[in-house]
Amino acid sequence: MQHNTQKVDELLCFSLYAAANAMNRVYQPLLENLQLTYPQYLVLVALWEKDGVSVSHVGSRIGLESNTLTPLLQRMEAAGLLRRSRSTQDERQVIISLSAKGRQLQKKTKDIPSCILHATGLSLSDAHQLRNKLSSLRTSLANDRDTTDSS
Amino acid sequence: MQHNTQKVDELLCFSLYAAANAMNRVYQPLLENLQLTYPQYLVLVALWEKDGVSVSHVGSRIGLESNTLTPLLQRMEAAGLLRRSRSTQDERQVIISLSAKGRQLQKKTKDIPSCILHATGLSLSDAHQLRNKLSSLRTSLANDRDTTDSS
DNA sequence: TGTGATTTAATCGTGTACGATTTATATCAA
DNA sequence: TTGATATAAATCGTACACGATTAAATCACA
Repeated sequence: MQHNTQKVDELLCFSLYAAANAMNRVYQPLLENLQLTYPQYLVLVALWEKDGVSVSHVGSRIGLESNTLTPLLQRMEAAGLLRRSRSTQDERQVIISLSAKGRQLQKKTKDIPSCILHATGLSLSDAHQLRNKLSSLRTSLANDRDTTDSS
Repeated sequence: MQHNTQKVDELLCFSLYAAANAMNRVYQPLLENLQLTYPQYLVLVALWEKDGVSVSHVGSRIGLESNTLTPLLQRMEAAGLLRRSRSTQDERQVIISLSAKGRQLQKKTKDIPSCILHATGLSLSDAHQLRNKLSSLRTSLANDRDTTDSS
């Protein structure tokens, strides 16, 4: 087993990129009858956990900014899943609130977690360990970007 | 620490999705002066390893199909990085060959691996372990999809 | 040897992602 | 109070991703 630096870049980025795309492809058929895309599902999961929050709050949860989230949330509003309204305290912010339809969708997703766990081929504790590693990787990568930027 | 199934889905998919996006954002400034996007860089890395292969061969390496690869490769051809030509043995296949420019680009990427490793905050051996886990995750997810499809 | 099934790319429409910029609102300092 | 700065979303243009479909070449096999 070679541990040269050259290959780490290539293989870590390949595997992360390919695994994320593969995960998307597993979710897609599970979300199809709910008329949801994978990022839209992530937004709903975040809102089921905490509702009535700003666009940037949703964004910090799933790692997206308004340039991606705004059109995504507009599509979800058009689908009747949520409402978007300016905050009265701070009119710069747009508050995202689940509709009854958006809230009810949670029930219909109850079988998804076990499907996904099965698809990963991981044990519950291995999945948790991997999640922790990926969370800390995300943090490191985001911090590196903050440190390196030319502001 | 709860190990309930409900949260695995949410947190594994969140962390994988967010980490992959974060990785993309770290690569982007490193590739900017080379006029490359992150997926284009992955294609080049695959070609540096093995050149003169079909579209689907490149696709199997990075986990994409022709619907995504064809326009991507067309842009890279327009940028003078590679050539696309029908195989004479099997005219269904399009063979991708690096140009001199595409080959020379490899030298200019030599510092990227160490930048990425630094950004991950991981040791070399931790990075390798994570790569192995993600590779096997990708395999499991892809196999699950093959098994589940309604053909 | 022909013909139906399979394989390989390409095409098309929709929905992300992202950097750069813009607009509106809020905050802070002199 | 006002002007300078900061913050929150939105907008815009480019480039992925993907399911579904199409077109052309090859294969299988009766």
